[in-house]
Amino acid sequence: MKVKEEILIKVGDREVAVPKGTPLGEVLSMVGIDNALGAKLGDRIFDLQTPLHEGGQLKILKKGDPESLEILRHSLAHIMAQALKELYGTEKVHLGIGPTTEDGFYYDVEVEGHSITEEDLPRIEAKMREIIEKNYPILRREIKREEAIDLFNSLSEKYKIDIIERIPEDEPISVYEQGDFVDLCKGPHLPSTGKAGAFKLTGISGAYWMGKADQPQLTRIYGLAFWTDKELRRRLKFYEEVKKRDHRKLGRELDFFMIDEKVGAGLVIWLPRGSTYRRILEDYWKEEHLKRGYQFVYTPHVGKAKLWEISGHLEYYRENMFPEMEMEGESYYVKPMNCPFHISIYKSRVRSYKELPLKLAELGSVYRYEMSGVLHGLLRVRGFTQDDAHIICTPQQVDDVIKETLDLALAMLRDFGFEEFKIYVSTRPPYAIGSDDQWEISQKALLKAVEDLGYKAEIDEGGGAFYGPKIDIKIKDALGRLWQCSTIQFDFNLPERFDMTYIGPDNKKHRPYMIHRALLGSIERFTGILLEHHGGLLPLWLSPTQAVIVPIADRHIEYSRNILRRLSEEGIRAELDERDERMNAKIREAELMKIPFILVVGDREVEGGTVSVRSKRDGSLGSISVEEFVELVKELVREKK
RNA sequence: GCUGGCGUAGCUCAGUCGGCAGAGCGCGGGAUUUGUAAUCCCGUGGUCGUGGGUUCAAGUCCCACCGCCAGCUCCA
Repeated sequence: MKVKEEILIKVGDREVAVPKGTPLGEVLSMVGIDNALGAKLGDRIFDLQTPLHEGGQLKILKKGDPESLEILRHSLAHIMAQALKELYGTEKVHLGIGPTTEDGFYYDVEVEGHSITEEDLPRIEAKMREIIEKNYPILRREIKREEAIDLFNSLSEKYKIDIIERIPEDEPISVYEQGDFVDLCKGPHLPSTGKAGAFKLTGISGAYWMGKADQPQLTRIYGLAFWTDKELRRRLKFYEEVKKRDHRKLGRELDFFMIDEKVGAGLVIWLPRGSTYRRILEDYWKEEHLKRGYQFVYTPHVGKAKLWEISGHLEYYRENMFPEMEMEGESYYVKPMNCPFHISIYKSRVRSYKELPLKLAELGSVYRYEMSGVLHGLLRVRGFTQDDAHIICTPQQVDDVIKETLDLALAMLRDFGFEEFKIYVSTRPPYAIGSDDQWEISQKALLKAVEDLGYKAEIDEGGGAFYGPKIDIKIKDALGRLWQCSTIQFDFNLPERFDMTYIGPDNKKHRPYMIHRALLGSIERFTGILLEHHGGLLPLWLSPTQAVIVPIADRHIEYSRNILRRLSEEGIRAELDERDERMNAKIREAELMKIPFILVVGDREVEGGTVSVRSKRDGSLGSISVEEFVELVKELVREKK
């Protein structure tokens, strides 16, 4: 008889040698651990029943450990599947996949003869609680491929058969059973259904089988899951906060923007107040770029087909472009990108190395066809303005150019109140154009810039575009969500396609490097993120109205007008509320509009030449002189607070 | 684009079984002159998303389209 191979398992500082294939639970009881739910070995989480085939250091997972949630959520997905089968009939419910998510789980299912709606969720939840109540043991079993196919055929689980067929021949096939429910699953799972924690089904949606549009669409049922009710409630509260800060709601409440279905889906109309904010943002953006040697250009919104042919957009980007327009026998396209125009500017004359790096910047409005289902407020639209620029430089300049650009991006994002960033560098994908040298030089420049600025780059190996590597900056907002804004991208493709050259010191033609970059991304998306980040209360320097003057009675209006004049002279955006309303109503409205300062003016103020200042952020600041207020505002604006 | 849900006054929303289209806010007029989040009175406001159909009768039932929402997929 063959002696079973042994593996060495480390738990804390203890070591045990066990036969290969010993279940985790047995190993743990050997070392006297009886309250674990599972353990992490390498990257994989094992439950107690899963046999270990490799040795290594175990990280014990107990109830309450963040990583043990994985086990809980997996099991809740099964419990939900069991509930569905009991409610709608085993043979009617076809299960897809049921993985865990960041804060819960989902299961993709097809229910014959019934389309599940939100209204069904309470029933499903109740059934799930019943299953938890019954505390079925959850049993793991490894079975042969043929047996698995027979089993799931008999259960009319067509999608499970599909999965089995994709499992490599040498991998074991495991199933988990609880009561009379059985599911194909790798695990990990709880020892029994009664161990499940707090959960709530939150919604449903459609999802394609295997994520492919040509496959049938299943119903995805989402749930949240945590060990305790408290954590679950905290998560629900977070979603409430997200809802409250929704930029679409804020955009309407603050009169920032609108989207009119008569105009078209995904086409944003900026209202006066939003436009004031945008003007300030754009002025700031231009100033920051001027300081760094950018030159501004304006380019058309449409271009001839030939241009898009040379750029390759018609070949590779057509499905994202608005359709062709014909005129005088020529066809034109609305621009989805600004690059070809900036390249035209570059190529308008012979360029010397002495004028490089050339930095051409434009707040360029582009139009892209997006599927109707993906449009979302300001975050996903069909017409938007990129804060775009193309930097054309020599290979020697690449390091400095990248560093300066990354620095500019971070400095601007900080001025808007973002503090935390994640920086991703994406490197050469398997299929790529450009020479090894080009990739080498540019990837190094990207990594060096990130490092020099004191950040650690997350490397997305092979994640670059075929035409060059890139840096993406993701910003963390006040709720901890990550958003991608800045992108700094090398392009080895367009300089070739457009045959861009410069004359070097050797009096010969050379191919320049081109960097495409957008730092805020698009004004629209950035504004959406900014509104949500600040919950609508924008930093003072960006507020369309910085102060509202509220006279208590008509006799204070004249004095109020003087104040308004004085503030306007200082460039402070102030308004005077002269309406025949009570002071309280005016204050309320200004508060709802999230105006940073309310200046109440009555007899006392007129007499003392002061204003009574009420700050949105800090509450009452008492009565101060008008000049003091001017200084306060100027100081805050200067500091971008 | 796909799946599911939704679309009623400028906004938020009610409208039962198919039987006269409603409220609050807003907006207009008037009264009121007030000390830190809604003064009172009167008035105004609708092709019930659009177009068809069923019916004596459609906001309500059916079909198509448009738009919105949650996702899938995709992305600045």
